[in-house]
Amino acid sequence: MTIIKHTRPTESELEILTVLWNNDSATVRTVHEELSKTKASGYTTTLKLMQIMFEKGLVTRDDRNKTHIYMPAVTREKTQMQFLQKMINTLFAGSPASLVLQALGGHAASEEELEQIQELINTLKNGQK
Amino acid sequence: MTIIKHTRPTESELEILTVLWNNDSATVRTVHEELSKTKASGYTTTLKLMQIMFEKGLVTRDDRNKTHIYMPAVTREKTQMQFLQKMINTLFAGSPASLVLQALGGHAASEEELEQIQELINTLKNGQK
DNA sequence: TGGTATTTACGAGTAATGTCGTATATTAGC
DNA sequence: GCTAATATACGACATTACTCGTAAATACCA
Repeated sequence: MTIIKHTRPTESELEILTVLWNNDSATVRTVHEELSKTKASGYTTTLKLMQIMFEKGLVTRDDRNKTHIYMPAVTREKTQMQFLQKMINTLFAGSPASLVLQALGGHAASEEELEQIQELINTLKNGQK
Repeated sequence: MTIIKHTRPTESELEILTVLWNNDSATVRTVHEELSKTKASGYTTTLKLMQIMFEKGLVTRDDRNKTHIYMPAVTREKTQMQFLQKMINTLFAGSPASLVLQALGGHAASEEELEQIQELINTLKNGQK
């Protein structure tokens, strides 16, 4: 029996997942070429990582053909929430609003984005009444 | 010469930093007791971690007395920004607004907090003009 | 002052992450 | 059918994060 301690993807695993999310599915070759644009590492390294991710259940794969096709087993949104949650708990004293304020204050957002956020806030406020 | 590769605190280091931030400064004993409330590990483990953090430059210490007094060498805000930046880049395709929307949508915020955020947005919008 | 408790220093072991080399299998083209 | 290219499997190793035990130094107190 294999015990899985924590399911949160590592940094490298996130990079791989991002490629899979953007392409719906991909071969090791495709993922590797994509990563090579910004990072230098061998093909077998990417392969090994994706095999480990398969064992962890982070990805699934179609191995009916010699060249396996990998698919994400976790959604982008779920993973985002997972990391946000962790971050809020460890670094923002459990306050999501504190995180939002910090993010808004530190990073310039376009007017369009600000409108979008404002809209969501209005929706949330109405929903609470 | 010791080369420091990445200064981002680990999970355990964040827990320790949080205690230091909340108390301005603290002894190993104090930090350990605080962590023990939510986590089981030996005193020397906490000690060792704090010694490593000292070597990394994450904390400073007053060792004029036998019992050393530790102080954070990085601010909470700076660390928050560091992690937010990393997260936006790896998981939110470089879009801070996307992170904010996700955080707001997933976590219920109080009306008061929403007002606060709204106020900040208004300030930002005016500043842009 | 002598013994007990507390503290630091340090070495060592474990597990996870990321790295790759090599062996083996499969496919495709000549 | 044979050779070259491509893919997977697998083992090994370095590094980092934790983990703790033990020894040595220091402080406290009866």
